[in-house]
Amino acid sequence: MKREKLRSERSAAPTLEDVAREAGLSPMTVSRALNNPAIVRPATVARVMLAVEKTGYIPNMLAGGLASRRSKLIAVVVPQINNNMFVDTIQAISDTLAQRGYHMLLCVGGYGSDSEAALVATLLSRKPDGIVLTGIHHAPALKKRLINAALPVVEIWDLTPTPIDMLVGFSHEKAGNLSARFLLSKGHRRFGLLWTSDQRALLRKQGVIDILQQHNECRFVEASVGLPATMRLGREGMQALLAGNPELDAIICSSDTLAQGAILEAQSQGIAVPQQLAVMGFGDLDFAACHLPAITTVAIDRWLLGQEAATMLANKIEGITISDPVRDLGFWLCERQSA
Amino acid sequence: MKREKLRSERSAAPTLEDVAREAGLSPMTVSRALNNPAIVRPATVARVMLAVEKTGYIPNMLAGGLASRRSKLIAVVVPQINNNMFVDTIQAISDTLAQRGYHMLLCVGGYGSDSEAALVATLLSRKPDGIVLTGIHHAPALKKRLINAALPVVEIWDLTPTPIDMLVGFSHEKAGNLSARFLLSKGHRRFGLLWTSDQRALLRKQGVIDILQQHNECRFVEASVGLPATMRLGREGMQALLAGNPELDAIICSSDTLAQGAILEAQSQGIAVPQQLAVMGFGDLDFAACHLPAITTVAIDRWLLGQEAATMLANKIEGITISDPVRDLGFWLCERQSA
DNA sequence: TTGTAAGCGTTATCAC
DNA sequence: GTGATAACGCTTACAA
Repeated sequence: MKREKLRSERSAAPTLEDVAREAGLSPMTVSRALNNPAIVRPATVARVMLAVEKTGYIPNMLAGGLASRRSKLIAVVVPQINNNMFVDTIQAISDTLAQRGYHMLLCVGGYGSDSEAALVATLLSRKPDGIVLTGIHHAPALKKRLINAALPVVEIWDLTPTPIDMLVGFSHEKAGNLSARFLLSKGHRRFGLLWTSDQRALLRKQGVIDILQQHNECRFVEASVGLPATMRLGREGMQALLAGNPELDAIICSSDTLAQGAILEAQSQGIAVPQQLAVMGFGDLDFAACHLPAITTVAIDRWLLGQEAATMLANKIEGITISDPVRDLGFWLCERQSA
Repeated sequence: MKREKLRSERSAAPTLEDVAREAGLSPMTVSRALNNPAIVRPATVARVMLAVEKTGYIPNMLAGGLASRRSKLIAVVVPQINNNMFVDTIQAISDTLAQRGYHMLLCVGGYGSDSEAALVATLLSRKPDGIVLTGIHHAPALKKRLINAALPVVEIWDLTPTPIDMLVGFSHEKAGNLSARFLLSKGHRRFGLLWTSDQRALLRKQGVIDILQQHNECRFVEASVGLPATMRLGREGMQALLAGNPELDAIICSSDTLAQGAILEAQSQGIAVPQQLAVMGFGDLDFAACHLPAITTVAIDRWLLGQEAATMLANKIEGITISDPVRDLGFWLCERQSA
């Protein structure tokens, strides 16, 4: 009686109880029919569906999540989204998650690990069923909190034998090694490194430098640009590199975006790529293959990365055994025209 | 007694009650100290903070949202995110929302309005405090549902005098008009339209065509490419256009990405841009200004769009008066080198 | 197969 | 300024 009064007073989002009344069943049966129809008599399910239709019922997952301790929510933390590198991965996560009945809470956290910790704390208050973190460097307090909460975690875009929980990524150092070896094998010896300063990019740079330093006749200079890496920054950085170092014969960039800018800057200065100067990128972004000259780069499967991350998470949440909690997706060289 | 047993049995996410016990206060006082410290004695607030620290308490917003009917959650529906056009807007929304204490539930819905309706239905079950929808064309059932739920809605990236609730965007037709007028004023008469097929792009195309058809001496041909628009598609589409139509003197593209592809294809065929062929894009994506030649395009403030959308939504939710529920952000021509 | 009772962790509301 | 009580809308656990 009292409840019915309340219901009509509010503008009425119908509840399970309304549906139950409409169907002449108990709320619990309606709940079952909706969440686990297999254990309800088909005729009853049909009656429920009819009542749902009639009332325009939409479940309240705040209530459902509170009661069941399963929110069907996955938190995703990335440093940036206006960065072609991450976007495909995010979309893959979103797609895969949607297929499995989860929603994605997306947080753009920047590159600071302090801010990340604060951010994740607010995210945890949503009681997500799992969380995706970019990179493997996180504030110790954050790690502890996650482990404490026994929350399924996937770290992405990086590699370590000791993830918080699960991981899917690749070795940035080795990707850097590959780029350096490739250019060395092509006979280049005077390198310019055009680089942004995010953690993973710096790992790749280290990978490059490690190889270059093994060659005595080999020299390199660096130019660093800010975040996010844009084509403009690529041009500017290239300008800086070329200004003081006319002897350069190869440029390695931390991303294809920078490489594109570098190539354009070279062209605008009348320097032929790759004849006079080789330029190499990273990421195999969609424009790399059809640029002029096509950009030689190192590719990774960004989409698969997101798909795997989401799948691992959903599996773990649902108690499906995960064959290997650390997935190394690797990378491969795309030799094209620019180097 | 019974409760305390339960608490220790589980792996213990501490609750308000645990904090209250620690602080020697009632849960209600702790809740107040956390959500509205102004009405609690400062000394009490301090005690609460200490207890929060000690217990490692993280609020449960599922419970909070259920009780208060405010989820502090905003649902955002976009057709794509691996599309440079939307990404800045999404990041702006995310940033602005975060500053105001909201989280973003991001859903990638594709371009179908049926799937959008289904998707929004699942989103509504999260009881978001507001929702951002891309475009103004939505399934009637969806519109009804939203109006029924009395949910604050912002439609973005489009313009109409009759939004569901609020809107921030610009007129695609008029943007199309502008492009066409500009190229006509430059003396071009033989146009190629290189276009994707999403709704908003088609509006811009119509805007172009409307102007072109007012000129008797003016002719145009079209090439359409799929979604998402990539540089590769730009090159392919351009190839198709050039193949059958050597007389073209200007190409208008539905986006800068396509324009970039078009320019490259022209260059690779030895056609000088803009001397032999003018190419114009749309969006003023970050590479447009520093491309070679720099791409002439129509710019809109994608970041502001997101910021405004988020701000309007947060204001409406918090009862702050909104001066104008329909914000036309306009657009402007960026005359550069390619046309 | 269906129903009943008791929470889930918070906040609104009304006392004190 | 602080506390007790009753929701919020759903699901778990158990009974029928």
